[in-house]
Amino acid sequence: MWSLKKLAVMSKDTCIVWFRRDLRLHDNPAWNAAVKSGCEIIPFYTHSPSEEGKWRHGAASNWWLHHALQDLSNQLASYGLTLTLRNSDTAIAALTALTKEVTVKAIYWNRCYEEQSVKRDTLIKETLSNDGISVRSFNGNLLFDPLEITNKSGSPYKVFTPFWKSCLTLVIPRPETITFQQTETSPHNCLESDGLDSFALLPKIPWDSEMNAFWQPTRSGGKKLLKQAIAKSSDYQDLRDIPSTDGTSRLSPYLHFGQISPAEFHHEVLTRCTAKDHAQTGILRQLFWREFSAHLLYHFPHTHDQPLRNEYQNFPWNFDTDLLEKWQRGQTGYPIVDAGMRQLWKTGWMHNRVRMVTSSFLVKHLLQPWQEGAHWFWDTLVDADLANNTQGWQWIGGCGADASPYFRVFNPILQSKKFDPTAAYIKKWIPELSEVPAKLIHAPWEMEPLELAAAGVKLGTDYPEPIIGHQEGRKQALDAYSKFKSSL
DNA sequence: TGAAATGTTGGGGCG
DNA sequence: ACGCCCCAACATTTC
Repeated sequence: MWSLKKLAVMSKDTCIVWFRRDLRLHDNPAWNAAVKSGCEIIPFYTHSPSEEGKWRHGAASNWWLHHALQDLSNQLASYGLTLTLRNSDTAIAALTALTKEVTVKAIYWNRCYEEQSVKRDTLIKETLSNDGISVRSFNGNLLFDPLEITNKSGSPYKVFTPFWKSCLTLVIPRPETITFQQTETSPHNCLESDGLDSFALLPKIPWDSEMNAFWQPTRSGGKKLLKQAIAKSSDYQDLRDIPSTDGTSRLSPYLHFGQISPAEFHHEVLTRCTAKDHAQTGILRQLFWREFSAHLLYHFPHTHDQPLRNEYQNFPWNFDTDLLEKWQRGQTGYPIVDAGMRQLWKTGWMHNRVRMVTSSFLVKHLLQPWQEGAHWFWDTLVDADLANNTQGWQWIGGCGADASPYFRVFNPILQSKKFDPTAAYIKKWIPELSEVPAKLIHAPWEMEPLELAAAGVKLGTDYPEPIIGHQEGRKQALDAYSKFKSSL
């Protein structure tokens, strides 16, 4: 047997496909190029969390990553391939070790665009190239490379609409999927691989039961949601802001980990949506927001924790761990805010509309730095994505590109009445208010004692009093803003 | 991808 | 029939 394998090794070159955030075999440019090269393929993944610094994946993302890797490994197995997994302090250590074990002709990967990844990959490219290995990287994670989209003066767009229009003048890539079968004698079977469990991505205490019920973190789960999104696309504009419905696609984690590619998403929506109206541009608009965020972070890499608008460096936040913690735990006394924060905690996800309401509440009413909110979302979201997270929080903080001015303060009561009129969302996540009539639930502190009693709620015991009044919070935020503005 | 305050208008009730 | 007031509905501006 050994001689047979050796013969195979000798008769064919070997290449590595380094999987990172492109955990799919469909529309994967790096994978396609490797297949086309005719080499034997070593599918490879290295787990190097310490290299990710302060933006290493949180527990919820890790939970997703575990299942995505398991699923990718299963898909590869059906092609006769084994996903080689390695724990390593750094990716470069893992890759140089691997290329010492096996004679490798080439390595393929899809680019990540965060500053840290770019730096890491540049170094790896240099090192491996010097070892005589052909290094080829591809764009599989965005529709366009960030350098492709510039305004007339050659600089990056800072406003969404012109950015989007500019994208639409270009050819949007079509997905390409290549099926493949590797011979059983390929060398990858001999490689040492750490078990997926050794990555320790799953929670030690089993808090993930709701996650398991809510998500199918696999390629087929993503495909199912994509199909559903297309089927319900004509209702998208009506339902996308109603958090009690399944009006959004919920594809963000699949896009983050690359189980669904943006090109596939785009192509499927464009070719399969029967209604050729605003419904499809509505969904695709979100995909271009993702694109816009990634491009912004690429061009302004410091914005992951510093405001894009420099003058906001000195904004007078009122950092207070007690307030922050109450927000994190869903104990603010504002049902719509608390429902969102609890949904996030239980499912690793929050509806987009509620993300805006909760984050506005933290930044405006509570005057907490947006970076604190960004960190909490990062730690708890399964779709945590540095670019999207950064862009979202800077937008709400009024300090980012295309940002809502600081004085746009969401009214959590109005938002609640407008987007959760039946209170179905609130009641799902705040069971202690389940008997409260929908009309009253948006501001329980305004309820009469008799109404509270009838609903079996004792305010301050069963459900908290509001940690700040709306008018008070709004005024505080606007005062801070005007004071800050006059100090510039 | 606000909200609240302020301004304008027009229809209907009513003296 | 007329003018006056009220106020809802909408538009504009201000924060």
